[in-house]
Amino acid sequence: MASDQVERKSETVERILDAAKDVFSEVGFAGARVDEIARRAGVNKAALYYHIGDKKALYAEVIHDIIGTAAERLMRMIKEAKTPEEKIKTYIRTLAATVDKNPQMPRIMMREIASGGTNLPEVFFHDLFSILGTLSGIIDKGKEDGEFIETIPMIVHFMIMGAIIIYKTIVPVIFSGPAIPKILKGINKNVSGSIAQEIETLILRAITTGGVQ
Amino acid sequence: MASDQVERKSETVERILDAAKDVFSEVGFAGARVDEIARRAGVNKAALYYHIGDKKALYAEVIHDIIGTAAERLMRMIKEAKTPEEKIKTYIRTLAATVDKNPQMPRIMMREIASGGTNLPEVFFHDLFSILGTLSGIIDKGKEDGEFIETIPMIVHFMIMGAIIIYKTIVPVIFSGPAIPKILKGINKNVSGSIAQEIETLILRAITTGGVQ
Amino acid sequence: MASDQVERKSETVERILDAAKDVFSEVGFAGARVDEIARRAGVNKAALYYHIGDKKALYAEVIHDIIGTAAERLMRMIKEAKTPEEKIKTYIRTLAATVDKNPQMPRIMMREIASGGTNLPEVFFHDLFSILGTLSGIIDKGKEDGEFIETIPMIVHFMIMGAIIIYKTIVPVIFSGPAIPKILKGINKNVSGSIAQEIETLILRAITTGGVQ
Amino acid sequence: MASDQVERKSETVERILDAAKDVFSEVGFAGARVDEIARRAGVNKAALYYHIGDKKALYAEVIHDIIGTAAERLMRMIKEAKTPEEKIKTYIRTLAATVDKNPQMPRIMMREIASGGTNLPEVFFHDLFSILGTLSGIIDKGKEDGEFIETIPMIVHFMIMGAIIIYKTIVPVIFSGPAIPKILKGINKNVSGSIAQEIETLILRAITTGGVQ
DNA sequence: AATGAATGAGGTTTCATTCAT
DNA sequence: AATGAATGAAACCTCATTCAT
Repeated sequence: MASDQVERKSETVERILDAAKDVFSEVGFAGARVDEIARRAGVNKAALYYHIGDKKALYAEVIHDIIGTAAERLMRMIKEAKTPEEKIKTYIRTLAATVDKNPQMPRIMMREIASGGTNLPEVFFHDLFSILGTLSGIIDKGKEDGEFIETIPMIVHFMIMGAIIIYKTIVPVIFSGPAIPKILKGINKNVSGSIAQEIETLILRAITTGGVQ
Repeated sequence: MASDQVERKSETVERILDAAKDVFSEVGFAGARVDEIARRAGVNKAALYYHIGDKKALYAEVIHDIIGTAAERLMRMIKEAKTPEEKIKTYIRTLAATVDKNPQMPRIMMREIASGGTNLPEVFFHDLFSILGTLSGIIDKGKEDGEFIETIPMIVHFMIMGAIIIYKTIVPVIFSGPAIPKILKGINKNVSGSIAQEIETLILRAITTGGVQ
Repeated sequence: MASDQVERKSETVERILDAAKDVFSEVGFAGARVDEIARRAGVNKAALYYHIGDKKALYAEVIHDIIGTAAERLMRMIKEAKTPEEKIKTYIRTLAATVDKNPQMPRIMMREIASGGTNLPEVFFHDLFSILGTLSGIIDKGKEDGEFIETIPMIVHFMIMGAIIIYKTIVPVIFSGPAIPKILKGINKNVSGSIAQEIETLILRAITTGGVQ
Repeated sequence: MASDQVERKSETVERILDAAKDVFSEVGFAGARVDEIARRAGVNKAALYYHIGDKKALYAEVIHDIIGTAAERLMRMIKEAKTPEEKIKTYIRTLAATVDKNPQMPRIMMREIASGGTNLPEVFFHDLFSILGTLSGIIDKGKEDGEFIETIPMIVHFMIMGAIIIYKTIVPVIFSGPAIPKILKGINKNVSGSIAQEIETLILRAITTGGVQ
């Protein structure tokens, strides 16, 4: 729809936020230099303060941009899927795709989690609980249908999120690291591709009934 | 025993390192203040420089302390286990226990990974590859025995590590956060306890052959 | 009448000057923010520069507005009074009335004097000397007539001005302050009223020769 | 007594406070530059923050130093005087002497009054009320004895304080100003000398009942 | 081995002013 | 005549590090 983006952000603000996303994801909040963000955005430092505010406000904006849209999108997509199995797959695929589209997201989130989420907005926790709730519902439904086993949804969620986020952040590190060993063969850098599929397989195997165990 | 520490660190150095571990894990390298570390260690800032050196040296020391012991121990434990399944279980249990014993470890590692691992010592990558290699070996062996399916060891590793690390760091945040929802019922704060067991179950279900899929 | 203003200032300029008077009197030149003045005037900052010029020019305009009219009016009124005693009374009453009509004046003047009068225009000194000269003349005349004692006119002037200015600025502070003590009974906030009369009485008693009053 | 100064300030702190007194009195709080204060004190800017704190804390310290001692001393001296007349004289003389000893005091106080006393510590108002109370008592006592007339102590206080403070700040301005007129003959720059005496004479004449003087 | 004090370099933020429209 | 946006210069403050004792 045309009214998708109600308030169009000015191009300058857009550039500032993009630069900020990059810098914050690279070095974290404390390590980020306002100078550097302004330089990359191609604006004067004062313009940054004029448009957005201080460093904290800028960070909040970045977090909001990255987390807000992602979680919302995730919820929407899950709702559209029909069967529990389909929902789980959608969940993993959407998360992976979101990360692919927002490459700064996993780093920022890892640091945020490490910091105890001090800077995470309420909305993040709200969304996290929504997702956990939804996931819980999916698994419960699957269990009723005799499809899924009894498990702790939070752990499942962290396995998925952890695998995606860590994979996404650690692979570039490994590839730029010292000696790249042979174990790393057959790795596709695109998470939403084969990796998401692999995670899907593993998670579904883990929670689906049938067979032994 | 206490006397198996070859090089006895002075009590002052010990206090400094402990404080540094705490502070670095809480706020990261860039966010850490030398003043604060000295204050928590109960020593004068100059003493800190006298004993250890500058901030970077202090951080290197902390990283070394935290990483060094962990990976080595992990390897040792895995070797002692007999069957592939036993090895996987040991792997998960030992990792969880290590995190429990070094609560600052996951936070520091998350941030390090997010930062591109610039400050991670060679040994970290060496250990990571060792673990991945070992894990790969375990899975290969299991596959030969018809016990495990074909999979990507790195993904399995990240699922395990991700679940443990994120769980360990995020649970305190959630519990101190705003509204604690009902989804979080039946959660035991001790990772090495029930959580490790749940992860064991899930991972083994995921990679073990038999049944459908 | 309104039409005796020779050069009609545009309403915008008027609003800017009014806002500037308020802000400068509240926080002084260095403490004033051009942003704040523009905001209070309800105009864009650039418009302020367009109409008046930079901060210094704005301040000069304010000073001119406040000082210019006051001293002139004071001189005019004194000349109309007949006897020395009458002149002194007129002097005090007019000064008090002027302050009442220009409540920002005493604050701005106090700060200017404290700053060494760097920003005070020539005309201020000219007027001050005129007033001191006139006062001196009044007292000399009164002395010749045997009515007044020999004294230092400047001190008399400062006693009058000091009492009025300090009273006018400090009373609002005291009344908005913490504990308002009983000493402040019977105080009328309007300087030109009872206070001016009390000062008249005291000053005339101080400089009048002989008997009672 | 030896215990007069319990806590001896370090020489560095002393130098910083002295420089701050000068700068703040010259250009006010908003106009003062921390750089300049540090430069004049001959210390590094960081040392200033190390020893005292931020600009506001520094200003508070200066105010405390200047106001705190003055009012206390004033009260002490008045108590020692015997007759009401003697007390009034002491009051004026002590105030003048204090200003002579703290040449930055009048400027700082003028600006503070002009600012509505926002930065003045509680103690200032407490002291002001004490003084007004004492003055009130003196005048009441004098009135009972038939010596003084009925009057408003606050006005008397402001006449005295105003004359001294304005005189002290304005005289240097005038002398450095453009044309020094003949009216300013016979002026002694030392307030505590002839000027205090002149004020004494005038004030006593103003409030004393009956005959000549 | 330990400390209070000092410092230079650099970080964040503010502010008067101007530009393009 | 008026405005939103942009900017350079400078202000305040912090921090890792070192020095003298």
